[in-house]
Amino acid sequence: MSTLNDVAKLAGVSTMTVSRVINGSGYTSPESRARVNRAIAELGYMPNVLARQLRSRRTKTLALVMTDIANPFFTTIARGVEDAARPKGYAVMFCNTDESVDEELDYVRVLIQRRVDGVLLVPASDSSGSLELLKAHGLPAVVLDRRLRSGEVDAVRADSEGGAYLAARHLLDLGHREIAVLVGPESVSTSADRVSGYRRAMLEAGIDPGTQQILFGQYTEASGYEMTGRLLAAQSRPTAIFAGNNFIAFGAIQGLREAGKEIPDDISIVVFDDLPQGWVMPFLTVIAQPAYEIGRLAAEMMIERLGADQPLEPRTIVLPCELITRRSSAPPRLRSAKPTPATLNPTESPA
Amino acid sequence: MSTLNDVAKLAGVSTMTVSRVINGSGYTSPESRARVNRAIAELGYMPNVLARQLRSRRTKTLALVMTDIANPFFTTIARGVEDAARPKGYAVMFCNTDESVDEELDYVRVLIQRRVDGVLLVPASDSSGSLELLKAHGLPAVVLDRRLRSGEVDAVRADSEGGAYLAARHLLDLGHREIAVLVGPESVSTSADRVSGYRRAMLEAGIDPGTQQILFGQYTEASGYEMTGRLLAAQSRPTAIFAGNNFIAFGAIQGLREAGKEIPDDISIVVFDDLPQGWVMPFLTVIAQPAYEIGRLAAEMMIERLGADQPLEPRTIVLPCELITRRSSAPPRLRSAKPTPATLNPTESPA
DNA sequence: CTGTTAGCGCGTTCAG
DNA sequence: CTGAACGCGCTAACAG
Repeated sequence: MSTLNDVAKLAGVSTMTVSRVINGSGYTSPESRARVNRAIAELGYMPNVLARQLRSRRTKTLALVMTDIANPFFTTIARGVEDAARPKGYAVMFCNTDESVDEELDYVRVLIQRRVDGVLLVPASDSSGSLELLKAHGLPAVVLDRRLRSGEVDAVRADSEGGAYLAARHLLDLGHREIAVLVGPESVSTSADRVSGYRRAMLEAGIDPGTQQILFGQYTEASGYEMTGRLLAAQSRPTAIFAGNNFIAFGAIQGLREAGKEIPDDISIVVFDDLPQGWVMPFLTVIAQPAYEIGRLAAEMMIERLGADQPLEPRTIVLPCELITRRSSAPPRLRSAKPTPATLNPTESPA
Repeated sequence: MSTLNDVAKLAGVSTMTVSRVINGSGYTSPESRARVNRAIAELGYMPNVLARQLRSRRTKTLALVMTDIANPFFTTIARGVEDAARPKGYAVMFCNTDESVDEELDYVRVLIQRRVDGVLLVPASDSSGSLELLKAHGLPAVVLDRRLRSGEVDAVRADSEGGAYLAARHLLDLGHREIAVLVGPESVSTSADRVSGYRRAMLEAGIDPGTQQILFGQYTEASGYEMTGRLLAAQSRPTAIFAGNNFIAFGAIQGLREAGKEIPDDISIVVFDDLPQGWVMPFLTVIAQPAYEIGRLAAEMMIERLGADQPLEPRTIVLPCELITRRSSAPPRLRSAKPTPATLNPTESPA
C-alpha cells in the first residue's frame, strides 16, 4: 500500500507537491503534475482517507438520524438529503433509532467518535440530551420534522398545525361533524401540532373538540389498528377519521375493513403524509408533506453552516403542507347507490 | 473537543496510561484508573476513531459489495454478515452495484481509500478487475454466491449445480418432459451452473437438453416477464418452468397470469431462491439457498483471516441447497377437476 | 511555483 | 506498573 511519500520519491518532488496535484489546490507546474500523475499511475496509489480526515479535521460526512427507516416519509427525506449532499462532496450515514432515545444517544456517540461534520436529527424525544451532547462536542445539528422546545438550533419541518387544519377543514366542508383523530405519542410535537390544527378548525366551525374522540398512540400500523378498534367500540360513531400518519392509516383501514366499513361510503379518512406513487392504495385523501424538500433544505442548511466563516444564527424553516383530495373522503351518510367500493377503484394508477 | 492529552493532563498521568485505561490493555493501577475515569467523565471525552484507525492500521470495518440490494436473497446474506461481524467488533458497509462492473470498481476504490479491513464481494462479472485491485492493495476478499475462474481467493456459495439438478429432477419425477429454463446472464456462474445441473438431470432421464427451451436473460422481474413471453410464443409448449431466481419467477408468474395460465394446473414452476416468510406468494416450490449461512460464513472466514498470524490458504465453501415442495409444481396436464387456483390458496400463510 | 516544518489524535515500542 | 519518543499518512502555514 503506497503512500504520498512513495509517490513523492518516485516523482522526485516533495510530498506537498503531490498533495497539491491530487487535491488540485495551490499552484503546480505542468511538468510536476505530469511527473506526479505518472508516479501515481505506476504505483497505483490511492490516498488514505483516514489520514486526510484526521489532518484536515473534516470528514466530509453528514449523518441523518431518523426514527423509522421503513417509513416512506423518512426514506424520501433521506433521498433529499443525499441528493443535496453528494454534489457538494459529502457522504451521508443513515441511522435508524426506532423512536428509541437510547438508540439515538448511542448513535450520536458513535457519530461524535467518527467525527462526522454535522448531524441531521429527527429527534425521538424532546429531551434525549442528544442535541446537548452534540453541541458540547462542537458538532452542528439540524432538527428535522419535529419541533423542540429549545429553539436554539437549525430546524426544518412541515407545518403540521396548518396541515391538520386543512384536513379537518376539508372534512368539515364535506359536512362531517364527528371527526375522530388518531395520532402518535402526545409527547411528539407532530402529534400535538396536528391535534392543535384540528382543534382550531373544529372551534372555527363551532364544534367543541372536547366532544370528539382524539386518540394518542404510536405512529405504527399496529397502533392505528388498535385505536380504530377502540374507536368502533365506543358510543359515538364518527363519520370521518383523521389519521396522523400513513402507518396509522394502514392500521385504521385494516380495522375498518374487518368491521365491514366501506371507505368513504361508511366513513371518510384523511391521512397526514402522502405516499410515493405506485403504492397499493393511491386513493387516499392526504395532507402531503414536502418530505424531499425537508431533507434537501436541511442538508443545504447544514452545508452552508459548515462553510460559513462566522457563526450563523439558528434558523427555522417551516414548509406548508398540501391537501390532495382523492377518493377516501366524501360527504357523510351517502349510502344510497352503493357503487363498487372505492378501495378497488383507485383513480390514480400506480406508475 | 477534548483529546487523550487533555484527559492525561487533568488526571495527572501520561497519555499512554489513559490509552491503556480506555482500551483495557496493559497494566494500570486502580488509582490511575480511577483518576483517568474521573477525568474522562469530567471532560466528556470521546476517543477519535479516525486517529485510532490511522494509528492501528485497522478500521474494524468490513464491506459487503452486492449486485442487488433489493433482492431478499442478498438482504438475507447481509443479515448473516452483520450478525457475524458485529459481535466481533466489526462494522459493515453495504454497497450496491446493480450488476454494474463500473459501479463495483468505483466502490472497491472507495473501500480501499477508506481502508476497510476486508471486502465481501458478490462479483458483477468474472473479469471486473476488482479482486486484482484489492489484492494489489493488500485487502483480503471473500467471493460470495458466484464462482470465479481464478480460485485463488476465499469463496462461499451455494451449490447451484446440485440445486438445479434437484429442481429438474423434481419436475421429471412428476412426469414433466418439456421443462423450460429461464436464467440470468450466461456470463454469471450461477446461471451457467444452474443450467448445468438441469442438463445433468435431463440427460440422466434420457432427454436431450438440446430439445428444450433454455433462455438466458437478467435476474430481474422484467426479464422473467419478457422471457416468458418468448416462451409462450414459441412452438413447443413446456409443461414446467425452472426459474433461475425469485425475480425471474415473479416476472414469469405475471406473464403466465396474463396468458391465462394457471399454476400448477396448466404449467408448473420451480424457483431457485427461497423467499422470506410473509411474502405475497409462499406457495412456490423452491430450491432454497442457505443465504444467511452464506453471509455468516463469509464474514467468519474473513475475520478469521484477518486474525491469522500467517497467511492462510484460500478456502472455498459450497453449501447444499434444499428442495422445498409447495403448490406451484404438480404432474403435467391434470386439468380434470379444476379447483380454486392454487395462487389464491397458499398452503402456508404469511407469518 | 515548491519545499520545510509541524502537527491532527492516537498506539506501539521500549526504557525505566 | 508508567512514561517518552516516535510515527501512522496527510495537509496547513509559512518561507523561499
